[in-house]
Amino acid sequence: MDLSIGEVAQRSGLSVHALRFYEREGLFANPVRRLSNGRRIYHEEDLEWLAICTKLRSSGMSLPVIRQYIELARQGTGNEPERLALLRRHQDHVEAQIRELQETLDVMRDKVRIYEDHLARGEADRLWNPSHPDTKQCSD
Amino acid sequence: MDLSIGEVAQRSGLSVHALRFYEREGLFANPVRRLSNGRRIYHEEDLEWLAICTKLRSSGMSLPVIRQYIELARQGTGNEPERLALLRRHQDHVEAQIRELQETLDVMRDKVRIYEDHLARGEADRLWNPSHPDTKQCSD
DNA sequence: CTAGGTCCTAGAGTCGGGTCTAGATCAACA
DNA sequence: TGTTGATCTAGACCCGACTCTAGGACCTAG
Repeated sequence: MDLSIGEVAQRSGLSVHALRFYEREGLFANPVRRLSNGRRIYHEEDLEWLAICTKLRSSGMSLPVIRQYIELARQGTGNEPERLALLRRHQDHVEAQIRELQETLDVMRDKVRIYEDHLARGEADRLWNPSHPDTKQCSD
Repeated sequence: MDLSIGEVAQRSGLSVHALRFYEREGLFANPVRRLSNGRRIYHEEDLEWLAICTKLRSSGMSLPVIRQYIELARQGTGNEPERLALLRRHQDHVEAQIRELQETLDVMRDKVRIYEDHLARGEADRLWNPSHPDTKQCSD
């Protein structure tokens, strides 16, 4: 049931380097144990945590904030309201990102549609061109 | 109708430094003109482009790709299919980001709900704690 | 016994996207 | 007239998050 750093790298999608780096940065929920020869050993639960951790990262939680979260968890009982607040803040943040991306997407769809229309009608040459100030940017 | 770099900075939300940097990087749709004394002058359409540009950036389009896009537009007629392809690729990318964030959000909502429940019941001390291997990580 | 593969540490390097500094110019106001 | 404030350039610096290197240890297979 013990996993080497290489196996964890493969299964988590993180590089061996990144795993060591995360450890230095205090991003592991439980301290990484070692074999007598100094090699790291991991377990399934480390993979579970890394999966969560990766989600937090890719949704924009910085390494310091992740560290703060696991430090709270490590301290044990008593700080649950802080952990909850931290999670809620990130949740808000993720929701805001989604709204912003959705907005961008609307703009993009408009642009794509305009291009498609004009190309379909062979009017491509009437699209916006920076060197023709009379064309409108809204169809660039 | 002419705008100084300071005004553009204020209205676009970008710093004057960033505006000069973007110019060096070739990210302006039309080349930035100068007053006889060397100062840059901008116009409303630059602000419009910057608004789009900022959306592209914040949705993850890299500066090189933005440059590629405006270079295509600058070349004028003939490459509309490429521009369209570039936009579509980014659109796909944005859609993927939204899906991923949505997934993260689902996980976060679960976690938040679990914390709320447990706190409400005063069972906070039974939540996952890395030093108690018998607690489950799914409620960390 | 040795060659290959995995692992270790400390620390340097990279990359994207800015941000800041130094030293100069210029316009407007008191 | 002289100070303030905005601007200019070239280039140095910063930050986050890795990524890689050098130099060494250890294990297993041939």
